[in-house]
Amino acid sequence: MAQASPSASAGDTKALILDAALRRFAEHGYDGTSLNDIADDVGIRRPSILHHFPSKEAIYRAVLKQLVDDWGTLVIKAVRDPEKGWDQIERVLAAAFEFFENNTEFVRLVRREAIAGGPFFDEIATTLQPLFDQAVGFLEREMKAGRLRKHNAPQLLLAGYGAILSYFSDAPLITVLLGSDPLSPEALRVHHREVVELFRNALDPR
Amino acid sequence: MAQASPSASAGDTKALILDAALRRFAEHGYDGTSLNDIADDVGIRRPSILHHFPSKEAIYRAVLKQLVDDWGTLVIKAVRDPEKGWDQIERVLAAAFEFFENNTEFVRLVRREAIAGGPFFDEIATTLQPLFDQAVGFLEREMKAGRLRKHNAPQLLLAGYGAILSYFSDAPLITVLLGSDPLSPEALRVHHREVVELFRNALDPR
DNA sequence: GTCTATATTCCGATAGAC
DNA sequence: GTCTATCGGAATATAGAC
Repeated sequence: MAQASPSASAGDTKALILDAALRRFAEHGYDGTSLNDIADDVGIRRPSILHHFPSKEAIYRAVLKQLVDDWGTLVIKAVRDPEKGWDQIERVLAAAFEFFENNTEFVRLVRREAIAGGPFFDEIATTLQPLFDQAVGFLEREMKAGRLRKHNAPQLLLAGYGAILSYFSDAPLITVLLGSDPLSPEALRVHHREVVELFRNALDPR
Repeated sequence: MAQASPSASAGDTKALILDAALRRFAEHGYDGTSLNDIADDVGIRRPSILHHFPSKEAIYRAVLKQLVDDWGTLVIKAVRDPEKGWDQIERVLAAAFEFFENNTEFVRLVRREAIAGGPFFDEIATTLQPLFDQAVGFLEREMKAGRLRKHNAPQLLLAGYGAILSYFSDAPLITVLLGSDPLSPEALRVHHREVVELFRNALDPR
């Protein structure tokens, strides 16, 4: 029986290391995470970590690869059998929200990379670049066909990227600003609805 | 004659340290920056840094305080003699864009704090919180008066926060996605116009 | 596969000469 | 005010026993 969650709960030490490393790297960044931190979470000693991975950098790379692969899989599923116009956008938004909700570490890690170029910035950037181009292409096609109102497609996409990702990546700050948990199911529902409405106002010609 | 820029170009070593530290902390984070890095940029040795500041943490705190003070000053100026409805929003947006354009390090530093809680997360959060409440109050008042279309004000504000800040904080990634410099005057003009239009579609009842 | 012990390097911070 | 020299500690990584 396969495990749906990216984490493992028993047996495979390698998976336990990746799971602990993901949480640590997302929370404290690459420089702010030591092999001792990861080893403590797993419940083993530092050198035992390096029996499974050749270096700290290799662990980080493996964590990143797993996340980007998961994201790529989701995107492929989301753009299969595409709808036209606004319906497709709502579909992709819903898929993205669900993914981010279940992978908040992904968002924070990618954001850390985006800000400054972590150790493997180029890898992430070149992976995301074709997905971005594909989305821009879709938007421009639908605008030209009159199924979406005309806008600067790349800029609109970047605005959406920022609005959605920030809500997850900056959850600690937003918790203070709102005075309540922004990641509760109720709060996420409200945020989702508001973002959809914001872009529907700009894009939906109906 | 006073110096308008936050940086110094000669003489005052303390200011040179702050200037170098700001750039290093914004680019590589607190953990990713060593006193040697800063000292190298200034052109002195590591212990000389600690003649001007008692510790690395004190330098970070000083950098942060200067940025938050600058931001507070801008906000105070921007909300003086407020306009009504959409005009005021456009005014504040223009002021914010100009500030971020001239203080890209501010954006990246605040974002690092927002993601995980840097060393002084609480300070930043409690400083920004009343500004957030003030903005929410304005939006809700204007919506009630019919000068703005009704929305979930906090959520809309968070969406705007994310859309605008991400463009600056994630400039390294966006450079790859767009294939051109997102911080060029021309690109900033386009981005500014698109963000204004996005929110005008949602808010302006005219 | 996990451990103890250790090599090496870098860190922040201090002491004291000039 | 800046320097060299050094302390104490933590980091990654390796060697080798079990």
